[in-house]
Amino acid sequence: MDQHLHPVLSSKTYATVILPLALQKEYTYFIPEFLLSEATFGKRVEVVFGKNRRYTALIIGVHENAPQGYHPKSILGVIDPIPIVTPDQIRFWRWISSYYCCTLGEVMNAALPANLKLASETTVVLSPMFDGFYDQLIDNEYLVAEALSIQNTLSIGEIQAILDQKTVYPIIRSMLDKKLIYLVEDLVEKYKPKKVWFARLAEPFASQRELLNDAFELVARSKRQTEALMALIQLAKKQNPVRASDIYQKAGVDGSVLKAMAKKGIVDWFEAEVSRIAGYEDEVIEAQELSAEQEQALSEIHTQFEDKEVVLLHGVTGSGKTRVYVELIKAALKQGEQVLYLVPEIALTTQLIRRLQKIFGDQIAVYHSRLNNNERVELWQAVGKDKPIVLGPRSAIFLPYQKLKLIIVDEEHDQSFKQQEPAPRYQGRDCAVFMAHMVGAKIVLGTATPSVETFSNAKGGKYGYVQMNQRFGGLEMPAWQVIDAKLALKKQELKNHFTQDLLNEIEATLDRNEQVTLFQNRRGFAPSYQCADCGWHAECIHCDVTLTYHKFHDKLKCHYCGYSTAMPKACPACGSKQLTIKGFGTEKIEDELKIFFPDKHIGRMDWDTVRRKEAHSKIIQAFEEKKMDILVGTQMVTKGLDFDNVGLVGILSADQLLQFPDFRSSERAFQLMTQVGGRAGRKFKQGKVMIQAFHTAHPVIQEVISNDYNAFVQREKEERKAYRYPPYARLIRVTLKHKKAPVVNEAAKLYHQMIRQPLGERLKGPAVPMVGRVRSYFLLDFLIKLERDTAVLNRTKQLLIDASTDLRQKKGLSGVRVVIDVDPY
DNA sequence: AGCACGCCGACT
DNA sequence: GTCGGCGTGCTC
Repeated sequence: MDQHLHPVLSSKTYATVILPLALQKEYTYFIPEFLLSEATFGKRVEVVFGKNRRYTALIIGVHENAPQGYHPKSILGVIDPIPIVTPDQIRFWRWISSYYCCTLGEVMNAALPANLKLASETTVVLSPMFDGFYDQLIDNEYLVAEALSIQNTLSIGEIQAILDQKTVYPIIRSMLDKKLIYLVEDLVEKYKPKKVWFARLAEPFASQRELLNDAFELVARSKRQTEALMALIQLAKKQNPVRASDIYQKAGVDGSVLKAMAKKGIVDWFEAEVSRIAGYEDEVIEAQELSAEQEQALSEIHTQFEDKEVVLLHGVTGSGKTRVYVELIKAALKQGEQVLYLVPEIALTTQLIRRLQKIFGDQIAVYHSRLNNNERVELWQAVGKDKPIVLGPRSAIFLPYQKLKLIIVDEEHDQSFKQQEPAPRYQGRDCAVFMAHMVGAKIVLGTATPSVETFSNAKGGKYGYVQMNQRFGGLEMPAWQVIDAKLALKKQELKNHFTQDLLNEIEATLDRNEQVTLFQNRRGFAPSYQCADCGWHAECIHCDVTLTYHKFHDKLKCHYCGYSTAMPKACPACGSKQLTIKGFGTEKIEDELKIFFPDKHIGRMDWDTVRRKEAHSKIIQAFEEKKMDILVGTQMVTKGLDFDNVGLVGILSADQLLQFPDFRSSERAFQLMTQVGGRAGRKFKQGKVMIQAFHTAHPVIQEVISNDYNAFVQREKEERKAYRYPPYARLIRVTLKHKKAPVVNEAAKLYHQMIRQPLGERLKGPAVPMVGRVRSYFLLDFLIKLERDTAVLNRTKQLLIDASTDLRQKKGLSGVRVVIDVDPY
């Protein structure tokens, strides 16, 4: 007998997921039959992890291999109708996780916008059975019950705050037992689309304009409705439907008026979803013509792309690299491809953003550091749906590109491409190179001062190399001058922090009606608070650093942890009242300038003045509009500023830049000085740059003033080769952290024992880093220098990870944190 | 990350 | 004695 029965699925289906936590492993959940069709790769699912807690996990694999040794829990539900990540992204995450020695969960945390990662919150609710008899409760239970009777629900965190103690579970437990409360686990979708009220003319008035008079008849009795109708008709010319709020504003009415008109059938009044990532609305203009050199560079890049994935565009400051990028982007857009434009710090690139928006209009999306979480989700979705250009900082590398074919890394040398804290400690530029390779895209690294690594890759033939040696528009390179501060000191010509020569030049520049920019590297030389009698100085209570004096708040602050305290009136060590402010930062420079140039407008740009939203662009604007004569700033003035009228740039103490005990200090100094100098005299005339230094003979200073990148890089490479630093070696830094010094010491000894043998000469440390204690944690560093050999690299990483795991299993050391930083900066 | 279990000191 | 602190280990 023939049977026609349904085929029976013999095996069960499981999903491998990532949880948004720093977990070493991936986890497997059972997919119940009713979710089989929905639960697919790249979607978020709701799962229970641990006792009760619910998380959104991300499916990165679906299979039928029944797990051994445990019973998987079921997926509770599928959140997304369509995948939110692509297989390419997961491949990319895996690579980051293995290259930078971190967990997939940590990569996912960095990659996904916060509102796409949900975790349940346990909330406590007062039981309806509770009769209000408080007398059977002990103190803490009473407090909780009382709070609940006022607030209805409390989170665990709120209970901790109410009771002022960490462990609240025993109390919750006992209240549960007494049936006073019950628990609710809620997984809330945090992303909410934005909705706005709109209005438009209702039919038949909308399509039959001749009937409009009738509409006015209908509202004739109400002055406010008449005005609203007129406003609507006028606004609708520009944009239809019209935002209700625009009508309110224009006609001075509110929702009740529109509601009444809707009732009469004159308008449609409705709520609709709108995008938070507003498009660009100004007019779009054509970019200016390419110069001959730009044209040349552009065609060379295209040629190099034929057999190279990466091209280094090495163009002097002011050569107009951006103009070349614009052409590359246009070419990619013509092919219907996506472009990623990476910049070091988005907050400092307002000028660039404006310029690109003028050319590309709303084809460009900006992944702004100040986007809120809802905006981030919308941008994520827009990129997934083919937004052609994305401009953003290193984290923009994680967006879900569909057909990324071109990546531009602007200011390739900039240190802020490297994430320091927390994991993943990734180098955005290097990740972009890998990403380009993975998806078959081309990538341009642009800069006036290439990092030594990138330059040697280009010279070694791994990357293409294209140069631009002229400034755009026939501008001359600035004239450099070094001023010997030591000599000035001898001749008694050093006034506070200024040499007479520099002051004279500032004055002359201002007299010519030109502006001045002064660069002061604050780090390590910020003003501190000292006792003149015993030498005591104010230190942070959490970190081993000197506190910095901030005049604006009249307080002492820690630059590492943000700790801030009032200034003591007397020295805590000896009781002396002779307390003085020592050292100098940008604030001090600003003050001194005010004495020398009392009638000039002096502005300051550093992290303190730029912190507030829009503050940065306001300072830039004020300077552009020449409302300021002198601008004093930190590194920030090197970034993305194009001023037309800067006759003089002053670098106040070049020595500080060169004195860092760090193999990259020369490179950084060269880059900084060249970049700051590049801000001088950009239109119509040659600008001047003055470097004030005590050690004027330093080779880097000589290389900067002769604009000789090649000489610099040659000397630098030799040094790095001799001392085995990148690009001739690879570095991994391991930092151990613990709140108790003896515990880290002990841990470091053990760790050293575990890795010493296989690493041998390659291992240095343990050693106390420059700042030995940060945020109440004592630190110890190991530095590992590896030859450039992938097998050795991978073996070493595994060794370090295994040693970290072993270390944490030792009694008393489980609280030690081990941070592995691959390619540290 | 959170939550449970188990070990130890300071209070009823 | 026990309550509540913290270190340790596990979560599919």
